[in-house]
Amino acid sequence: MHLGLLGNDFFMQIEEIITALKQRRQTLAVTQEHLAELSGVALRTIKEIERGQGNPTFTTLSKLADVLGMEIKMEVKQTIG
Amino acid sequence: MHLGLLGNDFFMQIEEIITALKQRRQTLAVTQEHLAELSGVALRTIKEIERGQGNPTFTTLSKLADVLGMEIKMEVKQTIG
DNA sequence: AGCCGAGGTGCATTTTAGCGCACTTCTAGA
DNA sequence: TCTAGAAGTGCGCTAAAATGCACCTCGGCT
Repeated sequence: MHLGLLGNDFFMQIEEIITALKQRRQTLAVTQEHLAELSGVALRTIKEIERGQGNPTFTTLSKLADVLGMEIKMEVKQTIG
Repeated sequence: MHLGLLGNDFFMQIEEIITALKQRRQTLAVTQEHLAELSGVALRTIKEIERGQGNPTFTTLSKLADVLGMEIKMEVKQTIG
């Protein structure tokens, strides 16, 4: 994957999502292995995503979000300030 | 914790995102072709996503969101409206 | 009727996400 | 220190995402 042509937005967005995901998992005290069982997403895939080595599909993110009680949104950016 | 296999959540979420994407594109009066040029995402891919025939990766969604002035969020679901 | 722009779709190819397996590293506790 | 649980990683396969090309449909316009 060549991300060189992408701006910083992508990295910020994926990083924010990964961080939110990991934090939420740790808040719930769920291991990667348990999350894999609950979500149906392979342990290997979860490891890759949390390492930032992945480019997850929407379904994968959705499965994880579902189990963690999270939701994925796509909305017009608020340019406050 | 919210268990259960994939309920309607996934379909609702992907549909909401697709709808938001299409509406935003149309609000900005951008054609699929123009969006493809601006975002670097292939026209074919955009067509598939908007048709609901796809399972886009995060990078693809991010590229589109970027051009359309949108952002992708993943946050803890608010159970109390 | 014909034209044109926007979007939809079948087919084929390339790239890569998802995955399993096995191994290593790290960290916390006895 | 040892050890078990949790997380990281190399290798390799399969299914699917992303892509290009060509063609079709639909609706508005002259």
